[in-house]
Amino acid sequence: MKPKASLKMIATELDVSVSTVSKALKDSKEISDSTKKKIKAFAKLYNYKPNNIALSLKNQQTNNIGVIIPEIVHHFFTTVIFGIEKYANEHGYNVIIGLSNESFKKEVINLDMLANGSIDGFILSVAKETLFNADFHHFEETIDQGLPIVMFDRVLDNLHCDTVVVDDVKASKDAVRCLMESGCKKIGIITTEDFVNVGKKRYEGYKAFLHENNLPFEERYALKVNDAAIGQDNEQKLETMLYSYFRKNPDIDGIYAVNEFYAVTAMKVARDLGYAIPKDIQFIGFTDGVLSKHAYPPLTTISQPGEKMGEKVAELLIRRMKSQHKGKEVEPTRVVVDTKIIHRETTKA
Amino acid sequence: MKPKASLKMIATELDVSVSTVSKALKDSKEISDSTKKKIKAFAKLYNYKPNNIALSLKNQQTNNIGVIIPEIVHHFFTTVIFGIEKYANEHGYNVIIGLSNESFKKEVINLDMLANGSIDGFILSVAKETLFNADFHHFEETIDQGLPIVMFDRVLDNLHCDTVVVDDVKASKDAVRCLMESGCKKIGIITTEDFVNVGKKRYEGYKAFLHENNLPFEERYALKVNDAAIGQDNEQKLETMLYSYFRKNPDIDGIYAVNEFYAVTAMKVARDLGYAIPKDIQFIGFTDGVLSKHAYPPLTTISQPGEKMGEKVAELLIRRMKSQHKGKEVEPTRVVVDTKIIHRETTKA
DNA sequence: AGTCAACTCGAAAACGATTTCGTGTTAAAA
DNA sequence: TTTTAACACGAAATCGTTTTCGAGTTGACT
Repeated sequence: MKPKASLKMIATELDVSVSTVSKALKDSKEISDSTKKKIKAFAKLYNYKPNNIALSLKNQQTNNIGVIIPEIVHHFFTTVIFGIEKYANEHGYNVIIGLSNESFKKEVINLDMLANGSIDGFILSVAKETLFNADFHHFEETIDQGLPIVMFDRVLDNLHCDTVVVDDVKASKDAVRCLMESGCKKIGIITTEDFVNVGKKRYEGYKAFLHENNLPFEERYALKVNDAAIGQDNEQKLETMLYSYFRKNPDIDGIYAVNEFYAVTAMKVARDLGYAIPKDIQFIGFTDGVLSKHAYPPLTTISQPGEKMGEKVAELLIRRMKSQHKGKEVEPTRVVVDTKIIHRETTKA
Repeated sequence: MKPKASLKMIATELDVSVSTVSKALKDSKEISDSTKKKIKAFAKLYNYKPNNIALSLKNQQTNNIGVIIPEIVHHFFTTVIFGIEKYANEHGYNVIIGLSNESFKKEVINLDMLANGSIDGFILSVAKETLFNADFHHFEETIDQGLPIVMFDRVLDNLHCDTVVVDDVKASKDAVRCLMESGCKKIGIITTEDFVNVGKKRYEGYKAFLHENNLPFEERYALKVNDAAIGQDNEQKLETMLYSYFRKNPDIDGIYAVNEFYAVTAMKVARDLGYAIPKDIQFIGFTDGVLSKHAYPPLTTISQPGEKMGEKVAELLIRRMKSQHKGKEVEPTRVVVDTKIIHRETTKA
């Protein structure tokens, strides 16, 4: 194990001062060519790399971005991370991942663990429990401490931070329109409970479209899943909910599900109940992931551009950090990215 | 925006010395109760948190773990990250993610970006291109610099580092046995090219089992996919390869695929070609993910315990870092975790 | 009254790097 | 010969924290 090289080590070894070494390595013209050569050669030999921690302390910036997301085993979030990491790396930043597991407490802990100098800014998507509690003081505090936050997907308004979202209402209308144009007369929705704001908005878009187009709506058409209790792990409960849903709504011929997991699970139950897809009942899901692509039949979905969202959110954060460093204060930006429909085989049109 | 609190700031404000503040906050008995109270109250008011960067510099340890993986939009890797993050967080460590995207160059860059003081140790799974190049000097160098590495899944032998793997040969034999016991007579394999060492080992297990059980084997039974060219994105090529594979091997009645992506794609092609699953042809995949669970029909798979592997790999790294900090040198450990078969509907038995 | 311990606290070094501001040497200009 | 500028380098502060060591004050005990 080699001794790790530092400026001091090089300095004593070469019998010059630390400042000389530092300057030589940065090609300062204060230093003569001969000593520069000597120092550089020695540094290369010992594979010297400036210590990042020391630099962070000196410069008061770490070049680290903290990303806190509700789940990691999740197609959409990983595509976003992919975009973030790509943009961040290209701009000299590292990405530290924190997982809230949809828990308020873990979200707070993660924020605290990182908000003590480890990072220069946060990117995050709010945990469901936090949305449910409607307690956002931890966000306000970290912003108040001078750490910028950029939120995506599950964002909060009324917070001094940039956001990157899709237009959930519009995308929902598109989805339901797709179903309508494929011949559906009675369209149901599988969504989350209202405290999940994206679920709520998608539900609103759904209802609005039905109303605008004189399509029938009844409360029983909507299944609001409380997956605080469920989660991907015990899909058993979800299935039983779906069985009773289909029995209550034998007349439904189109289903809009606010995520692909709900969609494929609903399809499974429907097939079990004897429905043919898309002949008897058609499906469209939100968020295009592996599930949709490889479902049977392949699921028509609203595609959210996760990677692009990731890049955008990283760009916003880095921009904000830069300008904050210069003392400028930028007004919060809201970026809305476009969704598009991917037509596959669960819809006729 | 509040001024960020530091020891110095508290000290000048309260007209005591920095050392007094530091000690008071740590409840040192050197400090009188009255000043302790005063200082603590002030610190709380200003929400003082010790600056992690300064601590890292002082203690020569960052409490950060660097994780470098080939892909993030990937079920298995994310489950591993989940396990890592869980264990790391419980033990006071943060996780920095680096993505190699299967590229040698990006792997080296990521290693370099982090190996300059940002982290205390690495967890990684080797990029395919690196395996192909068979150039591992960057790993050797970082280990030589005193940064411990723990590898999982795609690991390297002959490197001074701990590893966490599954017994690919044994798992493969189990898989083929499952097919055999379900009545398959001619069993094919969809695998990677040999430079991907796990692919190679799984292929070896497959051949060994056939041989041990007097089952037929011919070269044409094996499709070795070079997905340096393919990747999840253009599955088009994979499909064409599969079409020609099935046409060359009309007699095959069982297929073992070394990952779930190959498996479901093969199933899709097979269905297209008129095979009924599992009546005409049976399938088993490696690595249980969302794809397998929601494929049609649901895919029988070998399940790798990603989360457990993540926890284990984090445990090994933290143990190694601790003992290295104490100056002890531990011998490399190799942990083999068990796989198990999850019987679903692509096999008869 | 003198000694000594117990209490409180502060000064300073250390981690590794950057940067400002000297300072001494040399060579050119007056 | 003296002034001055260019050149080459070093000392020291700084970032925020911890920790060792020393020092001053107080009280008790001989």
